[in-house]
Order: sequence, then structure tokens, then C-alpha cells
Amino acid sequence: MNKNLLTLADCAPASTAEPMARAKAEDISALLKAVADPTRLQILALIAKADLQESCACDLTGPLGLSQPTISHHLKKLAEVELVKKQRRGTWIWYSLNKARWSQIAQLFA
Amino acid sequence: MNKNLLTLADCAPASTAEPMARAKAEDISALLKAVADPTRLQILALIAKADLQESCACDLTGPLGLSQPTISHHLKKLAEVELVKKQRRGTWIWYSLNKARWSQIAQLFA
DNA sequence: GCTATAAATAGACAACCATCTATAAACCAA
DNA sequence: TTGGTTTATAGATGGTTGTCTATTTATAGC
Repeated sequence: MNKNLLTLADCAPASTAEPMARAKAEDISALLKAVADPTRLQILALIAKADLQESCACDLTGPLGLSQPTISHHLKKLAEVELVKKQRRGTWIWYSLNKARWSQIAQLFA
Repeated sequence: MNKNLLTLADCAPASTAEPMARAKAEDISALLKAVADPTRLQILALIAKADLQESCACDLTGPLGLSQPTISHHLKKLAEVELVKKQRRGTWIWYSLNKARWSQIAQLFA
């Protein structure tokens, strides 16, 4: 995933009718798609508000009423775009927000 | 579309395991889904960089290499979540960015 | 009215995605 | 090694979505 995101203005054409590079648009799109799901938004909010700002997957199935594989699927999507970090401690895997990545999204819309 | 968006932190549970309200998550998701498409990102960038910051649909088909109905479809999606404003002047319809709505997204990730 | 141009709609189709059940893999403790 | 717990993977399924062609609607000028 390309981390060097650009503001829309930066990507826009100078004066010709040349659009934002497709590859760049797809990079940004992939990141935004990961957030643009109601369940994943709920997951992110739960992690952010948890003690020490981290949760294990098993803490999420109950409140969200979803199966364990579904939660696992969503966490994988979030990790793929580096919106969450995962850390194994024994049997559990603890997920936390990647705040730098989070801020990159804010910058896109600044 | 609900304009009273909340930061993730605001939506998160107090101390119970109660997640962000589903309806709220779906509202935010709908807004983000509209932006989370590479073609629509390109459209937004084109509009933002156009003279007077507005474009008609016919100006977009060429640079993006897509059919007129496809462009029309995307512009409709963007208008549904109020990310673009449309104004008819004669035969043409001019699209411009809704900057207030744009900023609301930035606030979500602030 | 007739014609030309711009935009929207309808319908079809392929690709993607969120969810489930069933199963496997990883890890810890006896 | 056996058993228990947590997470990941495989496969299936129904719903969503981006794109197209064909058609219709809206507007302007003659």
C-alpha cells in the first residue's frame, strides 16, 4: 500500500484534461474502501474506546453479534491497509489503531 | 443523509461493550462508500481543478474514457451523499464540490 | 413542430463482498 | 500427548456494484 498519499488537489491535472493517475486513485480507494463498511467502523470505534486502546478479536464478536470468522475477516481487511496493528501475546492477538494511518485519511480531505 | 456526523470516539461505547449505533455506522459508511471508488475520486479531482471549480458531465467522459451513462451514474452517487452540487444552466448541468461536506469527512478522521 | 445535444433511466452482466458453517492451525497447560 | 481456547482459512451463497448498450427525457435553436 502506497503511503505517500496526496490531496485531491495535488492529484488533479494542471491545465490539460489529464485526470489523477489511475494507480494513485486505486490506492486511495483501497484505503477508503476498508473504512467504508459499517461493521468495520464499529470495530474501529470499539478498539479505540477499549482499555489501553486495544482489543482481541474475541472481545468483538459479542457486542457486534457476528460470527468469529466474520470478525476475523474484517480485521484482516483493516490490517491489510495498515489501519490496525496486530500483536500476538500468548493465545490472544491484540489489535490497536494505527493512528498515523488514520491521520493520513484526514489529510486527504483537509 | 444525516449531516450530524460524529467522530469515532464520540460513537464508541462508554464503558459497556455497546458498539457504535448501527444506524450511525451505516450513515458514515454510505458517505465513505461514495468516495471510496477510484473513478469517483478522479471525477472529484477533475471538478476541483476545473476552471471555476465546476464541470459538466460531458467534460468528464473524455479524460476518463468512460461512457456517458457511467459518468452520470457516478455523479448521481456523489450527489446522493451531497458531495457535489448540481446546477442546470441551459442544456448543461454543472457540478461543483460541496466543500462543507468534504470537510465533514476530514472531521471524522481528525 | 423538428432537429441536435446533454443528461438520465432501464436492463443486463460480470465482478466483488459480507456473511455463514465447517475445518484447520496456533498456542498454552496439564 | 491430549485437551481447551483463540484465530485463520476454505468454500458456499446472496446481495451489491461498476460498467455497458439502448432508450428516454430535457433543453435550445430553427
